[in-house]
Amino acid sequence: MKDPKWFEEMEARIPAGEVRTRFAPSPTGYMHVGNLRTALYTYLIARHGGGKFILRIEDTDQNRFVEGATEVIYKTMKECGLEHDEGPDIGGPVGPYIQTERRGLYKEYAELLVQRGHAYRCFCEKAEETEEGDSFRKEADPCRDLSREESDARAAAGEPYVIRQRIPSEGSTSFVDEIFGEISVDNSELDDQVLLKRDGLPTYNFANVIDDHLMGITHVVRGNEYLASAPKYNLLYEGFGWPIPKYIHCSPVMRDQHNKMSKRHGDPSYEDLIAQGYLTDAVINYVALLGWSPSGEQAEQEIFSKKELIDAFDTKGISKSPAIFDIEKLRYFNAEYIRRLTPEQFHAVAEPYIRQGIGDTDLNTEEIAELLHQRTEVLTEIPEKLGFFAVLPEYEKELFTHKKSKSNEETSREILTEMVPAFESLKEWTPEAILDAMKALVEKKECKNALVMWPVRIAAAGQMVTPGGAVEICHILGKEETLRRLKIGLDKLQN
RNA sequence: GGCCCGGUGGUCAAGCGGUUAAGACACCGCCCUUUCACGGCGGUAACACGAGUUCGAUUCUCGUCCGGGUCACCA
Repeated sequence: MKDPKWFEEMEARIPAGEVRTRFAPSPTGYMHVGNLRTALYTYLIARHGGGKFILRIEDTDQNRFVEGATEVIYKTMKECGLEHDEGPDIGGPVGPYIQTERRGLYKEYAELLVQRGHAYRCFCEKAEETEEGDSFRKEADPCRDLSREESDARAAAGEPYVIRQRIPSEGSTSFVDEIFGEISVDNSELDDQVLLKRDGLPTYNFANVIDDHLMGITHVVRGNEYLASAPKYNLLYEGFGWPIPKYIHCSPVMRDQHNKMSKRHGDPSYEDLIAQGYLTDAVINYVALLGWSPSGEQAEQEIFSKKELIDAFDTKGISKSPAIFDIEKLRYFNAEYIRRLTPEQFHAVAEPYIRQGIGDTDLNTEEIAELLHQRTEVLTEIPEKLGFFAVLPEYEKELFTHKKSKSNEETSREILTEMVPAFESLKEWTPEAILDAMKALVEKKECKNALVMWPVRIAAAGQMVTPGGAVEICHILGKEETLRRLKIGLDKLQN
């Protein structure tokens, strides 16, 4: 075991006087929506307090190692604008930031705790499931009361052991959570959890306490599945004589009333959502409001930039109850964010989808983007809206009948009969010219716009619903193609 | 099952003892209109239940019910 000086040096590295939070994911290869929210809240607390946001990788479970998973984390964090100030990839004053690289350290602290009597070595066989399914009983563990001498001797002889926390058998322990308040649990409910596993690696619970302290974490943000076991953490902090951080336990993000969001159930992860055509900023904004609500001036506000989120974020606004993930509402946020894009920005994000929709035609994607801009909620729905540009769909002449615009097959035939030569005589194929040509016919016929527009649009598009009206569609299609299609429509009507 | 936590419209969510119980999404209707969408206007819809405390409970207390979490050498 290290000498006291070593421990002092570890302490000396801890930055003081600033807010420090950490996001500590296990490298599983993808980012859950719940994880993303936790990361966001953690980040927001740090930035709101002008402090540091730290990334730590919790990979103490070798069985779950996933190749390349940490890269996914770096990429996602960066994409989401959750830049960390310290982490495995950029270093920092209290590294290393990957738990397996800190393995030697946990053992030292575990032994320190043994020395102080707050923990003990347990030489028992790994607890197999007993017939009752009984769990470990601290009263029943013979190792709990082993003498120091015997314990040291057996350890020195190379007998394998785990280190367990010694929980007082009497009394109760409490801790304060920032959103749930004080929570108290009888010590009899807490068992002597394993701190250091047989393989020398720490358990999650132990590594967390050690790392959070050694990294100077002031606000511990995590899922509330740890709420009931949190008192054990306090006992650990007290055992070491360390200051206790603020705890913020967040309720889970659910897929429905009964189940958490999970990959297993096929619920989308962050990267799935992006692949499904959602914008990162929209996802962030939605997730921020899923389980948190602003107060004061911004109580009614829904659209938040990252800067606004940082300013407004307050742990007091975090909800205690679980929140069900509602894709419909995300869709709304996404549509809202899309609408707020400049035409250039929208064209940039939409172009790949537009190209997918129009195939290898050389139609003007900017013009199509303009049509789509106010009508797109999710990027992936773009291609299907554009098929008619590439090829005229098969359609029935019944489409020409439309009650509201008072169109029917006969009026449509008349209109198209006049529109074809009118269009043919146009020298310039501009939206204005196209519109004027149709307006001229409206005046001549002394009818509503719709009576002319309807058949033209139907013939040009070959389908009932289209993004954009007759003018835009005809213009995008070009004169030649428009005329070809109008003639096809006319043919249908004349048979 | 023990322990911990939660329970306002379908969903998110204000509310902190006295309110006509906000707002948003979704849904419905109307208007605008060149279909759809956008935009505008309006509407349906909630305090889980039962006892207290109080002049007065969605707000406080207790119980019931319902839901979630946790009881691993997983995180």
